[in-house]
Amino acid sequence: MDEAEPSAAAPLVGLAAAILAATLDEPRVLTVPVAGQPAGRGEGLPAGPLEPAHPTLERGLRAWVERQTGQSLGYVEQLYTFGDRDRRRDGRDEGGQHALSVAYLALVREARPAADATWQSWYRYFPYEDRRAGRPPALDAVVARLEAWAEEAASPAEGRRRGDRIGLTFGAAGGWNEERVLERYELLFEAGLVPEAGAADSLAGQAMAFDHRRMLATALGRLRGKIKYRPVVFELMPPAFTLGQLQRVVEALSGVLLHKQNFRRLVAQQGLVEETESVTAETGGRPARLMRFRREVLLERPAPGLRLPAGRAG
Amino acid sequence: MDEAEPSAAAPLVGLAAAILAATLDEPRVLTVPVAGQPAGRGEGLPAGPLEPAHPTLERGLRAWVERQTGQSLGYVEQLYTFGDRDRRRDGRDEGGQHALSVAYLALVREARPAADATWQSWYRYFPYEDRRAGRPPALDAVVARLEAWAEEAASPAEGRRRGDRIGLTFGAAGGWNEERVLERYELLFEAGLVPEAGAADSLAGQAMAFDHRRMLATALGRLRGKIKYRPVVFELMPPAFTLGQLQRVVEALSGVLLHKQNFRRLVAQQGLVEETESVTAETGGRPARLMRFRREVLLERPAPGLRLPAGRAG
DNA sequence: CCGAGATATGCTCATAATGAGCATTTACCC
DNA sequence: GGGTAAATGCTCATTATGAGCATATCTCGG
Repeated sequence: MDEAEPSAAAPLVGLAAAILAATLDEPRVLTVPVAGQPAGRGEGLPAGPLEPAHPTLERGLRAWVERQTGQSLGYVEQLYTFGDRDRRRDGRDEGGQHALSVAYLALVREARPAADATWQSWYRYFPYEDRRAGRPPALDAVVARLEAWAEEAASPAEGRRRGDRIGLTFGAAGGWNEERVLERYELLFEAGLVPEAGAADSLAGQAMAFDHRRMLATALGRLRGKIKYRPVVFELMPPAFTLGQLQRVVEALSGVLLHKQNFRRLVAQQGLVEETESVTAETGGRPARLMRFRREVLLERPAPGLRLPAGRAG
Repeated sequence: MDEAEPSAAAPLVGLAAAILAATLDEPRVLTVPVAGQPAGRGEGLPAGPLEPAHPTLERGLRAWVERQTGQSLGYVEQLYTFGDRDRRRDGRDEGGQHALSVAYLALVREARPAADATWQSWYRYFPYEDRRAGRPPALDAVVARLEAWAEEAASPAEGRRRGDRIGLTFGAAGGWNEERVLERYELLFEAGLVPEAGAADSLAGQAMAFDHRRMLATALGRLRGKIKYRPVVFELMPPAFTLGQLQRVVEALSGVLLHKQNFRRLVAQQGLVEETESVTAETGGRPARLMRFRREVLLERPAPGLRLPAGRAG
């Protein structure tokens, strides 16, 4: 995987994938066990080194993912390249070779776990990101710890800066912005509140191997932003679905609830979907019409997406 | 620079920067001469290999830029990591080592060229991206060539796909989306209409060394998108400026004209700026009040930016 | 000093987009 | 048949947008 042994002064380049899906109204990420990690950090993302045989970065990534999880990828998008020394905190700055990791976001429909790979809810790693049931109770403890960290800053100015960042990312100021997943994680990291940064407990969610949780945070933030201006949600949906299902997936991804009638009005007037002839025998209630994604929308609108409102509702 | 000689199977990692500024109402990019390139491709972005002495990717980038151009960078953001085989067309796929390039976007206020570095207008490289004076005449020839390329597709289906992409990116369908700079460049590249892809002429703008024009396209697209939801324009502005200057800079970046009164209403109601006491003796016309960026807006709004309208006006 | 030309600013107005609800329909379960 | 659960259809008040009209102030050429 990444963090392999040095062989020369040339950098090592790893590839890693945050593979996301949404099944049963719960957002999922595909994880694999990682050996040789500290306790509580044995979960990771599918990953492996870039090899000379790989024709491109993305092809190399697909190869690693299929080998490790049996999952073949559809939609793939590069996220970010993480440098090692940004990532490590163990002070290994003596000028050795670098180890980079190019992280990708992948969206898949079916969850077909293979080998030791397992699908986990996102919110296992970021419990405070799920606000579908209102403000998560875990949040209070987290924010309290963050505020203590702000208090103990070296200077008052630094303390104020920390306080501002807490307010900005965790919502005291201007409400909750669901896209700031990475900023929230980084704040927790800097405050030493996650095991990846040396914390003893996992107050703020399950830890991961290496810097994989940072990559996952990057992926979630990117996806949450992108559904607003690109019809990427449909990469996660089956070919036919009801508007209710679509809404629940969007809510699962964004972590906030939406006003039902307005949601369907939005989807309809954006021309994102079209009716099929069939309906479903849902769980309870009136049967819903099955819809399908209208590909033509890509040619009609400059930025077709589901611009979610800032607010929330039932 | 990148594309250096192979030394092992380990990948080579390069760093490159698209350093952008806006002076005299014209958007600029800092370029350096690149030796050993084909004719017409002697211009490039500041770049250099990642070295073991570099503490982080970004610090390495800053070091290279200062060494090559004397410019110190303020705002820096990672753009994308380009893999070599995605980049090259010379068929060197025999399984050698990889050469990657991590590209960055940097925004600076003052243009202080040093050594051989020079500031050039963006639109030297992408003439068809500047619509401030209306639809650029160069565009017709470009689109005509693209359409010819679509015609000569192997299959009708592929031809239709190409036609759709042309319409989508160059505006036949759904109007002009100023953010799709990269998609437009890639289309031209695929169609073989740029020197980087083997074209003899530079019908679609000045070429650059390596894949630097692709990086620049990525940078422009990112910036054009980002000004809409983050107050990054102010990284390009002096401490005090008039609303007219701000508007002209935004227009220069986005390449489209905006309705003046609505622009100032937007800026005002978003709370992005505050008045200073002073006014300017402009070129002609009534003196304008000098404004400054209101940093506090970062704490107040979730996504403070200048969401430009789709349309344009005088 | 006057009028033209060039901006900067203030305001108005029609239309579209949003945020919240109310009211009906149509299944399924007792 | 009555109750519960969704899915749908519509309405309404509030904002946000896109376009203009009207004024205010400078500079410049006569």
